[in-house]
Amino acid sequence: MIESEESPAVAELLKAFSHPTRLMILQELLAGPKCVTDMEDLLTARQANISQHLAVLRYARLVDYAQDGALRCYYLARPQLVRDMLALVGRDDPVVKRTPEAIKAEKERLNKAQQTQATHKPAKNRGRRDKAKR
Amino acid sequence: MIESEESPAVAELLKAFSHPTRLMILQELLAGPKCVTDMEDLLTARQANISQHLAVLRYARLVDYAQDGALRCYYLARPQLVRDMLALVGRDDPVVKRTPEAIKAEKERLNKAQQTQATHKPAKNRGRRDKAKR
DNA sequence: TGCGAATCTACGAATATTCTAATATAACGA
DNA sequence: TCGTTATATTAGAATATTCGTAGATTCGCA
Repeated sequence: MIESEESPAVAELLKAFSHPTRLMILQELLAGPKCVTDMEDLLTARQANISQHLAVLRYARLVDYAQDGALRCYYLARPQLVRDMLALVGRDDPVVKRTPEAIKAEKERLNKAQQTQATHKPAKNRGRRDKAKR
Repeated sequence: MIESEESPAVAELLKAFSHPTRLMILQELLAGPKCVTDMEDLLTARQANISQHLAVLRYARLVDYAQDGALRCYYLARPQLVRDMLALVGRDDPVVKRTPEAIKAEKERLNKAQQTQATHKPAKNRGRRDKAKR
């Protein structure tokens, strides 16, 4: 359950993932630590650009680096998160299609459950739609 | 394993998730189908804006709708994907910190494993760094 | 100390995203 | 048909992202 106050932070994290080059970087790092030059060979992009993307990933706390002389060896700061994310988006989920009838039925069902439980606002109809029914 | 040709498509999908309002919409839809007006009540955003975000989600095949008279009941087209994504980003993963020594050790290990397996390019060092050592 | 390699940052142009206001469209009921 | 409700689309301004070029930084070494 994501609270509305934290939803911007979550969106930020997802944004860090949302770029082809950054995705490739994360995938490379899944295989083991790499320095920027390694990535340059692997990733049709200029060094400066890779550095910029790494800065984004660092800010999102997805990667970090260990300095080794002149080299910076980047590694995944949250490897399990990255692994699961790549698996999730690589997955091929079935797309469901629902009929208006099925939807209506589900709404009824939800309404009923909500009323018996009396959680939160029963909210039969409010706002604009109240006026509509006058 | 995400191939580089599909990484733009994957990035697109992630971008669809990467907005606070869209995240909230998806979360609401997890509880059941809703029409735009329902969301308007729930989501401090104007109707036009919600419609725009729904268009993005529709294009990403994350949602679809069933028409019910003048209403459009939106629902999740890939509920499991959305459920798993929200769980994943809501999760609190430990952030690992690694020393230069540990990194160096891992690189050695990976190199060794790679050589015995003789997968792909052994790639001791190439490109710019070859010249460097001359 | 000075050089070259590895990497980062600053800046600006091109492009994309987001939001609002206004308008368009579609369905329903009187 | 007309008015009203629900929703979508358009247009434009504000903002953010992306990428290249150029110039800084930092490190190890001769």
